[in-house]
Amino acid sequence: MSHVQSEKNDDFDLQNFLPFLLNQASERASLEFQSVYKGRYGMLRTEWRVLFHLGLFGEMTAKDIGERAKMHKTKISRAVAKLEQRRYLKRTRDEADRRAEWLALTPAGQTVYRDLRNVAANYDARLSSLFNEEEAALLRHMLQRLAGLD
Amino acid sequence: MSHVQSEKNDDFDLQNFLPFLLNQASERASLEFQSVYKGRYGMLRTEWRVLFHLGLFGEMTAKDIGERAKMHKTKISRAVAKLEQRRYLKRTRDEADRRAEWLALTPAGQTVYRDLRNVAANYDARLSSLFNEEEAALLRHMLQRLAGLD
DNA sequence: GCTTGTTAGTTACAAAATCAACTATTACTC
DNA sequence: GAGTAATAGTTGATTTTGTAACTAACAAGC
Repeated sequence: MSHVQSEKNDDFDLQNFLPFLLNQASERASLEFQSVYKGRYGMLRTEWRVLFHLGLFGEMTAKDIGERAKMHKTKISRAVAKLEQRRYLKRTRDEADRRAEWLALTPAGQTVYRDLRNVAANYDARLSSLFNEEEAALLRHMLQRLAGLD
Repeated sequence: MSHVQSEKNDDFDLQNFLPFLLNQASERASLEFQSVYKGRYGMLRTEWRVLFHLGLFGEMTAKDIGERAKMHKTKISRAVAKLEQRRYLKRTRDEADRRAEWLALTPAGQTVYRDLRNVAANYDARLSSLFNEEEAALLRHMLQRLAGLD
């Protein structure tokens, strides 16, 4: 095991740099949950996100999902194709505006969604339990501000 | 937040799901900062991370960096090659264990590091200013716990 | 109507991340 | 000390993402 030089060259503290901290926390949180949707259903993060949005909000267009999840349209296009291919969702052309299509989960997709939603809720509760109620609420609030969601 | 389960469009709240929130906040924070090291020096996130670790901690091996930054060794290997090619770092074989090599910034690399460190510090201050001192400290503390860094 | 501009979504190609296999060296075991 | 396992780091193949160009449909101005 090699030895890390411990004298600091300056006073900048990487362990407290917010983008770094956010990234580390985010990676860790995503990774653990990822193993569930990947292991159980062979899904990627993009596919899980699309599935969740449809499960939560019902019918949406790809554009709607992109705006909500801040995902690029090519990612969504590919995720939708994959989910359709696995018969988790169906597309319906919008007859009023034939460029757009409405996406909705099939019964099979809804089953998968409900399963993952439960895992997600439990996982979220586990993460939250690292803090007391007040702290957890404040954390969510601060993250929403940082994310520009408030 | 409601605790009542309903069947259709249920009460699971994606906007409050921690992995999602962490991801959104992290992406936003990284993206803005990325434009600096990418625009100014054409660096990738992996390269910036390696540079920062070396700037902060002085000489390290690739393995050390991997453990600190939780980056996979292939990412590091490629980032190191790129930084070396740009003459931002030099490698020195460890004569006691000839498998390992010590990495250190060149003067040119240190100049780049100092520039980016200043930008980073300013950016961090700007993010932190969204909250009061107490909140910001708590946020960092909570993120460290979530990241498993404490 | 026709031209021009915009939007929803897809596709092709390039860049990057991931995973597995590889080399070289050191450590362990008998 | 020979043989096997483990470790530092690299390389190549595959998968995923990002960027730009594309198709098809609508919209607005004239």
